[in-house]
Amino acid sequence: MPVKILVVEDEPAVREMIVFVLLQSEFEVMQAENAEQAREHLANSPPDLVLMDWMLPGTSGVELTRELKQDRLTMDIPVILLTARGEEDDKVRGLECGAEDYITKPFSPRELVARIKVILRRISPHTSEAVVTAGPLLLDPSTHRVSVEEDVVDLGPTEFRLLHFFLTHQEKVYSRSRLLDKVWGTNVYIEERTVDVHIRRLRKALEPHGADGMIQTVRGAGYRFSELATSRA
Amino acid sequence: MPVKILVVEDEPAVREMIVFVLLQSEFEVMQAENAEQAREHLANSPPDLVLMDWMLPGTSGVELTRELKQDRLTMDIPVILLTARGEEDDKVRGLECGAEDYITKPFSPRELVARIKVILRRISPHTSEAVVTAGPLLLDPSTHRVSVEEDVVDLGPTEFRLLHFFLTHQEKVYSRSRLLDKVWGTNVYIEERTVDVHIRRLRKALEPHGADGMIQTVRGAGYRFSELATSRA
DNA sequence: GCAGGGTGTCATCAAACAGTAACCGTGCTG
DNA sequence: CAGCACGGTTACTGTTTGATGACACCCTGC
Repeated sequence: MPVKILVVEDEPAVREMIVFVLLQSEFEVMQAENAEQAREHLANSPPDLVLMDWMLPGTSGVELTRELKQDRLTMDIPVILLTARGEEDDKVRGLECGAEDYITKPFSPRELVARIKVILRRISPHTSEAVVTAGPLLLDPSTHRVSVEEDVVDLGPTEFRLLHFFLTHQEKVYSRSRLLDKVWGTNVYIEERTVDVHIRRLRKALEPHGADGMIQTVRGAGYRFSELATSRA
Repeated sequence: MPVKILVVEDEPAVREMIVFVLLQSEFEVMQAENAEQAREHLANSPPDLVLMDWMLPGTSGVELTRELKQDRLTMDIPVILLTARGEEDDKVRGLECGAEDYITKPFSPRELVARIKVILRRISPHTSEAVVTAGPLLLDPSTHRVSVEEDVVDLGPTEFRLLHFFLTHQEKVYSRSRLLDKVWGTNVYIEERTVDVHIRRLRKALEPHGADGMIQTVRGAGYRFSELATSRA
């Protein structure tokens, strides 16, 4: 699922730079150059996060942020304030009005994206923190660890996400396509065969713990994760 | 089910290259060199996806895209915009007008096909997910599993589809040719005797669970699936 | 900037599967 | 009772699909 970000910034050059950076990082972007337009976007299709300039013609960014934080519908949308000044008490005032974070211009694209990701991670239960299990298998997102009865299983990031997906979607069959969508993310252009390879790697990693076999091949359909051992073994 | 793609591109060389690539990938292709022709195709035989050049003589690709997205009949057809320029705000404008994706020329055949597949994958409807049953028999499309009172029945893809068809069309008699149409798909020319073989395989798979016999032979007519046990057993 | 792990792709190998044909059995019909 | 029509059964073969190992690239962290 693509993350939607609303950029509220009146200076076209700055706005476009930001938009460029965000698109580069695969975010979906909406733009507004004043509070008016911002409200419209917020009403029509609420974003996952708002990048808000401190100074805006008319209603200022700080005011708008406060406004958002008072509305039940928008209060949960994180806001990052952008400001040209670097004074500390601005920061305090910024965060006081309810913004989640505060970035001083000029900032590097890296920093911007990094902060956005931190916020999103903190807010969204995207990678839900709940421990998930299946039989002897245990996956803990918060510690990013997988184990089978005390034995730690070593997985790469992709295998981890794949297994996490399977654990949270047991029994159901998923085609390679669907898995690419769900585990790799939409808008990723990858060969379907690559899924095979990662399934292979995951099975290999689980094998020494006797937990492979939970990942089942459904010929002509895709893969399925099941706590039940296969009958066809 | 062949996927139909409409290519709207005025430059013949580019268009032909694209068409070639698409045909290579087993797509069905329609061509238009301007908005006029494109509208015609869209009206006569709506494609599954449109590849649209950004710049077109007369009505531009962006305009045409916007037009499509406003028409109830065509709004669900995904559009991929092609452009020679690599400017990012083009991308934004492109996506803003409702296009599903945006590719900058020059692009590799791989990328083109990959993106098309991603889009199609996102759109494509899921096959019916409803669980169907008959007596002790249970078939779940989402898990792609068949069971008879907790016993898992192991079926190949074709037997699975055959059984699924029978379960959703119980009691009625279907001739071999009808079954070929319904289960194998139209426009497939296969010996009718092949149906016999698959009926056999299906019965064999159901036999150990005592569920064969639900598939009944109607001499001179075809086969029928019935929950009632045969009297001739 | 270099090393190493992690990923995506490819070529090859193996297994499952589907379609065909040939043969067998049964019951109907002349 | 012989012949025929129809379906059942099985063995064979080519095709399709998945598994696997190897490789090249790209980050990342040092």
